[in-house]
Amino acid sequence: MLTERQLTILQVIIDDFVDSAHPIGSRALSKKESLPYSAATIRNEMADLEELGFLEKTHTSSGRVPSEKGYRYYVDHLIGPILSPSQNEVTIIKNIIDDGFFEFEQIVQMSAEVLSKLTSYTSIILGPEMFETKLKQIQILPLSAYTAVAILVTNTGHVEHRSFSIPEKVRASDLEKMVNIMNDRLKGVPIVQLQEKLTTEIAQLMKMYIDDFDTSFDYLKSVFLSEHPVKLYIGGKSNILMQPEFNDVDKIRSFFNMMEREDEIANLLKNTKSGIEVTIGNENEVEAIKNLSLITASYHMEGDHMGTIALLGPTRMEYRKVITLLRGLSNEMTDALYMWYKNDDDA
Amino acid sequence: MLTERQLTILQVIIDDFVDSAHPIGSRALSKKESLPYSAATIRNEMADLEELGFLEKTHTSSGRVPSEKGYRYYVDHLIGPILSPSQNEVTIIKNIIDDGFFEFEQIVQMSAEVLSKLTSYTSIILGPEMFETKLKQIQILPLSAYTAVAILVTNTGHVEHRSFSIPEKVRASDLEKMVNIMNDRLKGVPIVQLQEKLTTEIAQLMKMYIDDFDTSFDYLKSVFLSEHPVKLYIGGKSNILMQPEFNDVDKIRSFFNMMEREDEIANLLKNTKSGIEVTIGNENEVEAIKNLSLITASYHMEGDHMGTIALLGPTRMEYRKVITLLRGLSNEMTDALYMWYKNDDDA
DNA sequence: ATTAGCACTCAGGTACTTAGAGTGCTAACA
DNA sequence: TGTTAGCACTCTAAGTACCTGAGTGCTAAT
Repeated sequence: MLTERQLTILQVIIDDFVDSAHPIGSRALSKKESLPYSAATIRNEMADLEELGFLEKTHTSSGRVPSEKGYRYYVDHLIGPILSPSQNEVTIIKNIIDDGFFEFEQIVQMSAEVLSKLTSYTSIILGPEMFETKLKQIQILPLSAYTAVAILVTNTGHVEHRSFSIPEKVRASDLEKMVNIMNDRLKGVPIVQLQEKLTTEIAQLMKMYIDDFDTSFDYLKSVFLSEHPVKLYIGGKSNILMQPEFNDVDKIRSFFNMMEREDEIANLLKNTKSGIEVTIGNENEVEAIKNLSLITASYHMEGDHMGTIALLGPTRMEYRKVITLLRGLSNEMTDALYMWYKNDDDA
Repeated sequence: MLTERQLTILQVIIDDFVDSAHPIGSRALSKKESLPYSAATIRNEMADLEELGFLEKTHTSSGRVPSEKGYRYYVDHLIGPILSPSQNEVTIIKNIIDDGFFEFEQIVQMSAEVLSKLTSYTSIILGPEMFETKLKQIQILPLSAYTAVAILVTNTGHVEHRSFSIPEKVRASDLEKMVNIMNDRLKGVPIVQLQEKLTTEIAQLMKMYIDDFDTSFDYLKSVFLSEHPVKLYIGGKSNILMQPEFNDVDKIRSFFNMMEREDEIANLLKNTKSGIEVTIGNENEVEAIKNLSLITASYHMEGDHMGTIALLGPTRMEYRKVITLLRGLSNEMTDALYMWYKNDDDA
């Protein structure tokens, strides 16, 4: 369908436009070595490519600009098999991760930062979700007569904590008993099953030991089972201001408004399949980013999907570089997770 | 020095400009009820006020705009004694704080958010610092053969944690011993003194019990004493985009660049005296905010300075409202801290 | 002391012009 | 038949000129 020459032209146009952000004309193209044809010839080809929907004009006599279909074709066919993880960047990534002290949250945060710095787009990292993480320990530590802090540790070294004031009705001693029972019975249980196990099996058991069971138990539940919202790490919201497409105050405003609706973004990333996904412009379902592109990659733990890393930028995006980078990072993260947490047999 | 009428004029100009962001002319002023004079009269007064440095023109034939000196005078003398904490807002603030579950971090985060929403400026909250917080418990929890998580809890319910991999050289049993000793000896010790006590007294003691002391100890130190950076919570970086002074892409860029240098901002807030401070435009020492105003208020715990809350906005700022709000919030926070943590006698 | 009147200034909008980049189409060429 | 040169045409971006309205400063009259 597309001739060899048309492919080359499309490729060159995209590469050039991604770099310069300026529409490109036939004359300029004819000067490139890879296109030893006259401007007129190229004009004809460009007209065809436009008719086929791969190119667009910004106005009747402007140069051409890739259309979303063009980018799509580029990503699917022209991007080449050259997806070896890049040089210098790998070192940077490795440095973040092999820090000796690993704190997954920190790593994620830093990765988001770095990812954005390397690309000048906005990076978004979701997770890690707690699907497969297991309870390691629960602890309640009294702080004063009426306050205490509850601490929950998972096998991945994740620590949730929550301070609360103890209502009059609830006896500290009862709480303590409960915690003991929970530690006894719930160690090694996947976090996602906590709620279920707690309300069924364990509740039975506890009733036997504890006086004013109902009050205390309700309270305990609210302390430990308040949703653990999946965390979203956003890096370089403002790096994207470097992009020339954000040369308009209104665009900036609406971008930042969008970024503030974190739940929406989280949903966006939740529904990704494993592997790398590229969504270009209007392919996105969310209205607010229909003029942007989103590249997502997931990272795993022993086969289970743990979270998603993504980059959000203008449709005029360095797809190749971004895909390379995301792939590299998600692999590193998957490896790191495996390394750290593989021996989680004992609970 | 300033006549009654001049004061009125200055006040009206500032109030109007703060509201509209447009330079104001003599004709418009003469229409206000509080100024039953002709435009010409007012023109003369304005000329005088300009000569005295309280007003400025944006160009030769424009209306007047308050100068920084004008704002300063307004804040110092014209703002009135009417600083009763405002109505509806107090409820909002109280709702955040009296949540039953208190997590100081969360509260601070939410306060920052709300503060910004109520004002459309950017809010910055520093702290709480750990000056007066005391160690409650230290714990090391092994996760796998070679990894563990260290958890440190303060009397304010603050939880620091850190995952790390255990080097070959260090024996798990030694670490455990050390932790025991530390818990024994360091409970109730102010966090800031931890490092000192640890390296002197406690180190002596440990040497007696532990074989390969030096390695283990160095390691431990690096786990527990890595700086606990003072945390900075920023709310509504993008709310400020509503302000008409940010109608220029470059201004937005430089604002966001500035906001990314968190350490600089933290320093800015650290050096505040207690009480409320207003710094207008060039009064600020930091170059990047010389065209903005910063209002800071500190909150306390039993007399000790714990942290600072601040609002950053254009010099054309609703000083009265902001001061009211900050005062209200800082009081609430101080009260809350007192309520929660007053009985911290036992450690 | 206050005000009316007037000449003057300037930002911001509208209209017009021009230069340059680019296109589409036709006709000539290999 | 595919390629190219040439030309008329289009449209943006930048520059220039002009006008209006809001505002000032100053002077003279009240």
